[in-house]
Amino acid sequence: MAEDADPARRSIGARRNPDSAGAILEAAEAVLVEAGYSGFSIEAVARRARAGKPTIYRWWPSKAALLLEVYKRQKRVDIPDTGRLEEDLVGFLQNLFKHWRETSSGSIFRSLIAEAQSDETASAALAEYALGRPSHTVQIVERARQRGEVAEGVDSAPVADLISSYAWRHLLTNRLDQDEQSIRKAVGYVLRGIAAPGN
Amino acid sequence: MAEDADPARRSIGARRNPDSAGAILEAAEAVLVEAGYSGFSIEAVARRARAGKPTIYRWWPSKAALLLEVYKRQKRVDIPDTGRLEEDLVGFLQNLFKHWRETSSGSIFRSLIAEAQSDETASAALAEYALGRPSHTVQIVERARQRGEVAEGVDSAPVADLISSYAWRHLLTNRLDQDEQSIRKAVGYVLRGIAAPGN
DNA sequence: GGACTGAAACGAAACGCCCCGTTTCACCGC
DNA sequence: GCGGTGAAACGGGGCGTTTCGTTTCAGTCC
Repeated sequence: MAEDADPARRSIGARRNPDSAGAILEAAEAVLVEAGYSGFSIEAVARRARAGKPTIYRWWPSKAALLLEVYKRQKRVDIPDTGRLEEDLVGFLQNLFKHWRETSSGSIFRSLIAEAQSDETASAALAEYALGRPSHTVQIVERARQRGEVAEGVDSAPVADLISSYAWRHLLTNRLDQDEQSIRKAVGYVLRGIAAPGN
Repeated sequence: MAEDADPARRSIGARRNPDSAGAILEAAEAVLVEAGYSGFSIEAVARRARAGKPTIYRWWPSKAALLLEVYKRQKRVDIPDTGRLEEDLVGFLQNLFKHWRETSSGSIFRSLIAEAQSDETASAALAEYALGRPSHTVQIVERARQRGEVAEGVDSAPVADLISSYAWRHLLTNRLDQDEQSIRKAVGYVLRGIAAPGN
């Protein structure tokens, strides 16, 4: 009863058809993958899920809310732990790019960014995502700090900001096929700026 | 006749009413500023310009093409020249953020990025913009290289990529009000990674 | 435990509104 | 007249809502 506390979805009454919500989310993802963001419409999702539009609107207040929940259902990318900051960051970006290329996450995230430019809900969610709880990159840097790899006084936030900005832009400009050398070069420039004297 | 070689615009016949195209572009910009990307429609532009839709479609093949030309009409931001790389980069980002905040360029560019997620034309234009001829950032770095501020073997492209990725993401997540300290911190981390031994 | 009942969620269809991109048409200036 | 023009309307589609008749479940009474 106190379970399932997603604030985006309405919580009135118990769901009679528990499959419905799941089928809608799966249909939404399928439509997004097959038809792209331009083909992503509530009507298309309803058709595909063999559901009525009112059923969708009963639980998600808007197209953006549905898109957001589809995004949240995506599996997170792995954070490598090699014991060296450079390898962790390069590996993370490689994992992320591969994940975005090979699953639907990439197009879903792109869609979310696009939707955020015209929908306030999506914009707020995206900002919260970008600023919210420690990102993967912050975790990686903080772990390196504990190992003593990071110079005194270095702030993790701007570092994480730089790295994930790099990832966003490559996603948005179709450059997820970047080879390891390019990634390593960019990461390296940031890294040398924050390395502890010893390293 | 050989003038006005914008490939996006049709070149059939001479324009009878030169005011028309200008009025449409101005209306497009005004709509974009006042109603945002979500309110940007060909019909809205036509209404505002007191023009017919066919007139717009006669000169621009699609909504994206119109948006693109509005973007291209924007005044470019100034590139500072202080003689020090750090000041140039920090100043450039400050100028850029201010320019994006205080003119319509910011929302226009955001709209272009959003449009690129559903329109192939806009996507190609954006990729060309991101990868195309030397960006402002590359120019700044190259100038610093000639002054000997940049270490041997440092590639300008990834540096420029990092800096402008940072700018894009701050635009997309409504963080153009960043204070100088934050910008300086992020730029500094990259800079220390590329500085010549002497600096 | 089994049948009845009423509330709630359901799919389908249609609504009014808006936008897209196109076509038609009368107009007006060269 | 000819070519660009604005106005209007087209078919196609999506949005978010409403209506309608049906299904499904929870609670109740025996």
